[in-house]
Amino acid sequence: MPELPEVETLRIQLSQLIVGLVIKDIDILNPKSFAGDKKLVFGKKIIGVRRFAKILIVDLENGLSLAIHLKMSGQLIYKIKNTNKKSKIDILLLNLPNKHTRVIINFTNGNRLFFNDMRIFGWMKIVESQNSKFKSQNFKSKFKIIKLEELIHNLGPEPMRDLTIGKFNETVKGTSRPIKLVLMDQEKISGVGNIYANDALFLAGIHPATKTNILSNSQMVKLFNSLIRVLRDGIKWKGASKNHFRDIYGRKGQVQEHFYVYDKEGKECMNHCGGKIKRIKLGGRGTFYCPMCQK
DNA sequence: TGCCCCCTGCAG
DNA sequence: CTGCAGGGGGCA
Repeated sequence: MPELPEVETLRIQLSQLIVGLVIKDIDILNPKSFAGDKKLVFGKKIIGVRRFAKILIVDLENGLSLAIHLKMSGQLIYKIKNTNKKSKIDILLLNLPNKHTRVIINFTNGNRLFFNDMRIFGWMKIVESQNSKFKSQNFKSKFKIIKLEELIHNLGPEPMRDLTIGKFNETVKGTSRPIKLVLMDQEKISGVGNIYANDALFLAGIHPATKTNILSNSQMVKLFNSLIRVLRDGIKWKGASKNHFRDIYGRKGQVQEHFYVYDKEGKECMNHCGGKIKRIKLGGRGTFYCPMCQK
C-alpha cells in the first residue's frame, strides 16, 4: 500500500524513535515475512534510517541493515514499554500483537517494533549495506547475505530527490506505453504508486491512457510539477490511509481526505466541470480520471 | 510489454 | 459468490 509519501512518513518517525536503540532479539511469527539470519543483528545498535523509493533501510553498527518493504498491506508500529502515563497513542495500541503481526523487533530498552502485514506480500531482509565493513565469511551463516545494492540498483530516479523537469523528460520519453504505467514503473521513476499516479495525472489534465510519446512539452512540465505536488502534499498529510496504512504510532494519515480522483468513481469532478469520475483498468490496476478534464 | 501470481479480507 | 485492494517478481 504505501507509496513514497507513506514510507517517507515512517522514515522520519522511525529515525526519531529508534536510532541509538539496540536490537535485543526478533520474533518471527511468519517465516515468509523475514529473510536472513536474525541472530546477525542481535545486540547491534541502530545508527540510521534511510529510504530508497518504497524501501526502508534500518542501518546497524556492524555494516548490516534491515531492509523493509511494506508492499500492499504492511504496517510498522512502534510500541513503548508499559508506561503509567496514558496517552492517546497508547489507547490506539492496546491490541498488539494482533493476528496480522508477522515480525516483532524487540529492543533492549523494552520497546518493540511490530511488523503487521495482512496479505503477507511485504518483507524484512537482512542485507549488507553499501560501504559496509561487514565480512560475511566472519559468520557461520546458512544464509547468503544479499547486498543492499542488489535490492535498489533497478530503481529509477525519485521525482523529488533526483529529478528536474529536464531529467524527467529524459527518463520518460520515447515509449508508447500509457503514461500512468510509466509513472508507476519503478525502473523508470521510483516511489510513485497507484494513488499518486492517478491524482498527479488529474492535476496535470492528462488522460492516464495517453501514450507517453505524444505528450507535449508543456504537458510534461505540468505533469512533473503535479507529481512533485501530490508527493509533497502526501508527506505533509502523513500518507494515505484509505485501507491499511498507519504511521509509526498506529494513526491514520490524512491524504484520503484530499484525493482528487483516486477512489472517487461516480463522484462529481472537483473542478465543477460537470463530469463524473470514471474508473477504468490499466495494467490491471484501478484507474480513475475525469473524462472532461483529462484528455 | 502484458499477464498471472503471491495472500487475506472486505464490500457489493 | 465475485471482484477488488497504496506492489512488484517471474514468466511467455
